[in-house]
Amino acid sequence: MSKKIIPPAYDPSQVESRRYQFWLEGDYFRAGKRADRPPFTIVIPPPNVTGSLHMGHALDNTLQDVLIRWRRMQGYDALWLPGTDHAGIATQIRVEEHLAAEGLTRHQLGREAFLEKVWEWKETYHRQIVNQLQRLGVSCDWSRERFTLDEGCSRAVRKVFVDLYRRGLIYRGNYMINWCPRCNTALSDIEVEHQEEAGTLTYIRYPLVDREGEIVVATTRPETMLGDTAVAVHPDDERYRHLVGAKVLLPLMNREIPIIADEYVDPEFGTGAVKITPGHDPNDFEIGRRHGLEEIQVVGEDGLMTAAAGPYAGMDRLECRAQVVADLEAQGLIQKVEEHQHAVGHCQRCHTVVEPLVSQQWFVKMKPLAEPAIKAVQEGRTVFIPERFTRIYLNWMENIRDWCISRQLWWGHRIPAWYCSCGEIVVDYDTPERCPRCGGSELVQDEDVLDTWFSSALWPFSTMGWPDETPDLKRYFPTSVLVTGYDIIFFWVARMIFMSLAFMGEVPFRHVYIHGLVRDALGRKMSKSLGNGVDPLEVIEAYGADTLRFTLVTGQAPGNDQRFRQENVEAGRNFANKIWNASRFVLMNLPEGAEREQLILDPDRLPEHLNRADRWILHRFNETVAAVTEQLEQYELGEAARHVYEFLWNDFCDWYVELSKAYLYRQGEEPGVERDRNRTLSILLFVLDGVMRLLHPFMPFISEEIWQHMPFREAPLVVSSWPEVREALRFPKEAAEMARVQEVIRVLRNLRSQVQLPPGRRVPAVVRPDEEIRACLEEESHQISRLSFSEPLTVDSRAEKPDKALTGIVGKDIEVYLPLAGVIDLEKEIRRLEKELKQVQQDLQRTQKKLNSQGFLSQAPPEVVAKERQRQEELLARQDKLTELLNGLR
RNA sequence: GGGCGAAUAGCGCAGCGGGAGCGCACCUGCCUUACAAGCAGGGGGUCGCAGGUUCAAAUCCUGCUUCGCCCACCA
Repeated sequence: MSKKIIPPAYDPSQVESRRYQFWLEGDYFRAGKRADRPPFTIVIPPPNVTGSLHMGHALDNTLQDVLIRWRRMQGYDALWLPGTDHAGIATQIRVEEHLAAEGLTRHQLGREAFLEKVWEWKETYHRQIVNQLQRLGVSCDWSRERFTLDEGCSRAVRKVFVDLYRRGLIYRGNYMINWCPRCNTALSDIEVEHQEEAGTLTYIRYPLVDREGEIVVATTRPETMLGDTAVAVHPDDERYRHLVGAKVLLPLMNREIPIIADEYVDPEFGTGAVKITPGHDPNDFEIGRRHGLEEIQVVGEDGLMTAAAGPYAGMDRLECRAQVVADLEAQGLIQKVEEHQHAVGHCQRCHTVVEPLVSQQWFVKMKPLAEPAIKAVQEGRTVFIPERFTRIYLNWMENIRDWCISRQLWWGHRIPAWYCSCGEIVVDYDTPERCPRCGGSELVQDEDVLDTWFSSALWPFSTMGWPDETPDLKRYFPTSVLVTGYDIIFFWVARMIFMSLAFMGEVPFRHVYIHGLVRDALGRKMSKSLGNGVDPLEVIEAYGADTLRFTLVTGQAPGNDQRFRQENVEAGRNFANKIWNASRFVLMNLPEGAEREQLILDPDRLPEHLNRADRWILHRFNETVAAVTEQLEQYELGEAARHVYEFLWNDFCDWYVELSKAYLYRQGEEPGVERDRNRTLSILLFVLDGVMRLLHPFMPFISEEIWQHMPFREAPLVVSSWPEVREALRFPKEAAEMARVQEVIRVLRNLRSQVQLPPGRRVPAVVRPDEEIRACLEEESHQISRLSFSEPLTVDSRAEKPDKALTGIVGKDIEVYLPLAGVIDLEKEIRRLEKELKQVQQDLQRTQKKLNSQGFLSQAPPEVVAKERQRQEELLARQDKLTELLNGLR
């Protein structure tokens, strides 16, 4: 391969689709091929088929792909099970909006025709989502793909519903629920978003019946007074005790309602008397049930006032509020109106203000399900990462309330309950033929569907074939890790845990890896209304999927939000290009034909003639393997990626590749040149090979592409092995020595730049090392010379300092001189050395203070004390040298 | 009302008990035959404030300030 074939700028568009096709054709993502290996399983958080994927999905799926590719390379039987979610309300809203554009409603179409439309929608977006995921490079096992509304998942849903019903954990009844008048459906508690809003507290006079006086109540929602059926006071409240049992005349409605006593009332708030509207307030509802009060529904499901609101019937909720206040005012029944901050519930999907009302719905009884789910996490059977989310989960579970699961929608799992005219309710897996009580065949199925999260809750096992006892279920359940955002811990994570425990007797996953949100460059949430969303596909088209992945992973710390910034993407792009060019360098220098075989390096049988730089890079590589593997195990994916980045760019490119040129480009006049060349190439290849493996989970396309150009590869990179830490690659002595060589080079470069010598200009230099390090520097003198453009370079322990020279000190035992009689500004040189001396003396002071402290000497670990002593020694040496130099100059 | 997170270089972030790091931006010099999407060098930080624990604190504890988030049935 020559330079002509591989262009110097990496072009992902030439690589990515071809490489993904290659993986698919090789069937490398399919799990189950290695029955002898332990399984490692991830089940995808199924994206909603409402639309296209956003940056949060890109992050979520990148993280999963990193983990699954890494484990696959480690030899696990890795299964990443993909799928999508029907997303009940969200999808139905989108399709209804779509219909509205054509002037149609779902009711005009009818249930069946509407559902056909939604299925078409689903097909379209499903295709789009799969395409987007594949563009991102995800290594899902597509042969196992599922959908929450497919046949198998539906069977699981019915099974769970019926079994919970039979265990008494699902019930139907009239209770206070959250109603969205816009979506026309009941919602669960967590689908209601509370927002603090500036409202008012209106004080209304309720005249007493049969006696003089009044009782004043305060409310944030005056319109609900039309449905009041009592006024409540605290039983111990002296002000009102004598009124308990009396009646007031409800203004506007002229209905007599009782004054009752209930512990719930806070005497400190407002007037200490509360109007009770059991039909439209959760607390009032409870009080009403305790006292047997009538529940009057004055706000209808459409958000308009009902007939029960008398003269206000048909008015909008908010209009009615204003009218009621005006009418009360006219009658002199408003005592005052205060400003008041309070939380108002909004529909999660459409942000309409939610109306609490009493309605007949299906519920899951939560306490018995929550208990084992609490215990499982407390016992660490499922572990949250980061750990702090454990408390958030537990706190929610411990205070959980029953879950309203019926939705007045069409898109979803129809509730498996049938009603007979005789009043019997049949709950069963399959459509019943006849009523078991009266034998009638006129059974009508419940019109409603289930909360979309009900099916999501079963996802880890429904996707594996449950309720059948499939081989997949046996092998891959429970899964290894769930990767998801903190925003759906309650909606999804918690529910999977209790459903799995209830039906599988086991937690659904060992680890939950929680990540944060991807925000815009200014830290705002990406949203459609703000129009600040960045489309992952656009980034992929402009920069490549590897770049996007790398940007997202390195920007990420567990559980924390990140900002998505253009500059970071460019940094990722630059890195991809760097990788590409480093690889080009190595591959361009390879010999053709049989000679290549000689370049294979067996890490367990290293050649004896490796030089210092070779051993150093092997040592650094080995350290990097250890660090990256460790970080991945800790779910520190960002740190792991950064380690690969640093090793590849700083150690490999900036140093080893540069050092290697001494052997690659040398002319063949000396003996041993060929041997040097081949040894260097074998190391370059070995490290490149290893670093592509480390890189692959993060940047799968470019690494696989380069891999395919490597002369001897075991298999496609996607299914090759993860590098192991090897004792044979440890060379601490050479690594430390090499660090000294690098320091010398840096100091020389630094001195040159002080006087603005162009980097390529060759000038003489002298290195004067102490005896212990002399041999090393002599051996590396040709490299020091090359990399610092010092010519000639003298390494001599007894060298005299030239008269006029720039001087540098490396550690405690090396001095370097740049004799530059013509360019030296003596004053400047003195100032520079004085500044350095000052710094050394400051450091020395601190070190000596520590070493003079009895506490430090006796309490600190010996190695820390030793290190401090060493530091002191070095600083003292440097101080002496600097003083001496300065004296010479002055 | 409870809880959580963040506060570190101009900007974005990592580090979370033993001498402050990364990327971008900035300054200087370089087209040195892998890469100018690059190379070499450099400047820049009392690690939000105040206490405490410790021989030793950016790192642990307490309080406070500012920003953000989550939960909550005081009308």
